[in-house]
Amino acid sequence: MPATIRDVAHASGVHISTVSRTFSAPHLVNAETRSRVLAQAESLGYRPNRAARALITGRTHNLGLIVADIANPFFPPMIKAAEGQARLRDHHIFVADTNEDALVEEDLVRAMAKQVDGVLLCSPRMNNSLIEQLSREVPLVVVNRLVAGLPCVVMDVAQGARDAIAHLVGLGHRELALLGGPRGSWTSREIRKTATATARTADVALTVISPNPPTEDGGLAAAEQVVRAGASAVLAYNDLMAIGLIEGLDALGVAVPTGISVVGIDDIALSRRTRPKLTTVANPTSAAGRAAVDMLLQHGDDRRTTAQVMLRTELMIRDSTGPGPFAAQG
Amino acid sequence: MPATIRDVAHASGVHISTVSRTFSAPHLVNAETRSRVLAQAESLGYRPNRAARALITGRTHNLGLIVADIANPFFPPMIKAAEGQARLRDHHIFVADTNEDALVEEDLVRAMAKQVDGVLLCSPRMNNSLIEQLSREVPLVVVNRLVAGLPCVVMDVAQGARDAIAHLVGLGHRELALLGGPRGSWTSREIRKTATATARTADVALTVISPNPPTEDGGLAAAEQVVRAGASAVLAYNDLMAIGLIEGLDALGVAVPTGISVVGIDDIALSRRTRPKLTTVANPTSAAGRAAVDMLLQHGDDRRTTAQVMLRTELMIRDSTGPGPFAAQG
DNA sequence: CTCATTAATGCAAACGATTGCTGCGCTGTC
DNA sequence: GACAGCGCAGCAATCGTTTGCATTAATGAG
Repeated sequence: MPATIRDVAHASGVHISTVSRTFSAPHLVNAETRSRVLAQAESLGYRPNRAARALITGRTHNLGLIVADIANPFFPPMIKAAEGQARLRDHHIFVADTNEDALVEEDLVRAMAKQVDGVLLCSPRMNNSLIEQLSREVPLVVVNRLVAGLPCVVMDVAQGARDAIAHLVGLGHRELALLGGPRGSWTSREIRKTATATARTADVALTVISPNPPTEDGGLAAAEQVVRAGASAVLAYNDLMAIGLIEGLDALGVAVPTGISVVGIDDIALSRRTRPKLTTVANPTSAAGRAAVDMLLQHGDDRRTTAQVMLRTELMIRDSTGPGPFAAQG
Repeated sequence: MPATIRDVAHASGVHISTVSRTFSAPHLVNAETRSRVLAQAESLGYRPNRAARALITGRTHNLGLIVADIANPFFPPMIKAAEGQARLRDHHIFVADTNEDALVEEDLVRAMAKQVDGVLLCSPRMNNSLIEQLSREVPLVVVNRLVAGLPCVVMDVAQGARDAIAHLVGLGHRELALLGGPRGSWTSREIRKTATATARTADVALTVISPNPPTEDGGLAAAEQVVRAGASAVLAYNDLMAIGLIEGLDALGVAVPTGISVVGIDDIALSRRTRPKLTTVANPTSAAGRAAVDMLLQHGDDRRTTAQVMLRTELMIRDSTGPGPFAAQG
């Protein structure tokens, strides 16, 4: 039913190859012919069939985007940015959600492999060797994890963790807790490493509570452990957990920030709307989405760009952090 | 590089058509041959090329999903549910975001038309005649709008609006305001119609403030008009606007719910985390996503199913609504 | 006037699969 | 013993494009 290249060719009295060239190599066809073909194509509503084109060119003009959980507000801005950037470059995006499951993740990459020119792997839960193996089956750009030899886009989580801890220590906290994220998360490991080192340097105690589901419920469930650990300030793997934690602490009769200070990570929209407003480390998710698409597309132009991009984070100080037990008297 | 059907055929010493049938019509091939082919396919890592298959069968096993704004927390749960349901039925989903723009929307449908078996049009901003026209180019299921003759999935917004207004009137409010949504939104029009009728029946005043961007900023910006209208209770087009409105009222020195009561619509996750917690009309977005996928897929089996599904909503009474000026004395 | 050069187009072989038809060998029936 | 019927596999056309090569006509140089 829809018009094919043959219909257009017939309607404009030329061979299909001329029609094809009208679109893919206009300089090879006579201006007059070209405009005739264009007119017919327009009036027939012709649109090249991408599947057919992909078959021969090997490029589908589709990208895959895999996230751990699309309902986690961290991701939508990134997806949106990626999708916009892709559209700018005449590509479409398949979005898939792994439910935080490494096996589903692997399946999805494989399932997508043949119908996309590359995959954006966001916050993968697989291990590195599997990622490397998959990267041999389909071009990959990894977001939120550093994998040697692969193009990656990451946030400078180490700096973020340092800033957050410095902020807390500066406020007079000397018993800190870290709420880790899910198993398999590179970001969670990095935060932990940096936090541990920073705490040691600053000579403050750090209790690590990990792993946890990266959700409000995960934070809520950890409230009791936080209290038991005797910490006066907590750094959470993400804002969702921080918000859940605040709620959990509230239920235990501990107020934030007067009783315990809480710092989140991500700066999701929600973190500005809660009471208290959340102190958090802002991550440039939109920029990450755009950068990842760009890398994938230029990677496709067979330059072996394995560049690793690290984006700056920023500590947003709001109302969930306050003076600790060792605060300097004002 | 990746194995094709030909490689498998060669490796197992049969014709490619036998390999093809091994997958698409197993009963037509001898059990022994089949297992040999399967073994070779497995060891070569063969996966049928969907583009090639689509070319001849006309079915891509891909679906399009178009939303107004993926960063609006209303959508991700729906996308997630749709994606899961699609995967269950061996389909993948292209997600696209229109930025609330009807023109972009039209473009996207057309761009997707050839590479998908159908499109889920969620909360469209186009007008009905354009939607009908597009539905002739590609199977469509419309979500959050009723279009005659087309398969649709909608929430029972009328009931939701009635419940919300009944709740407010019951609390003793007699001066209501309605914060409408964006231009082109069917839901917004329905809410307005129902709210107007319900208010008239209940003999209470209703000031309509519309259209507004369906975002926190949209709600925030409308705060002043709400106050000027002298309303003691407000029904907002969605939770985001309700939350923005509460913030705006707060800035004007009006407390919620003591000064003004606010009801949202959607019951996004966020609405349980704000202070005050938001009274809102819950929409079954996940169910809508699944239902829409099912309709699209069975619609594809050429039964002219133009069924219209209406899903029940539920008023969640929380803390943003309280007694109005005409409340019965307790 | 001839011949090389160039611009514009046509021709046909791919790309990787599906599918109606044909062909083959075997079984079982009359 | 001939033949219908069946199970299984091969053959080849086809889907809608792209693209290297061949062909044609027109142009310019010598």
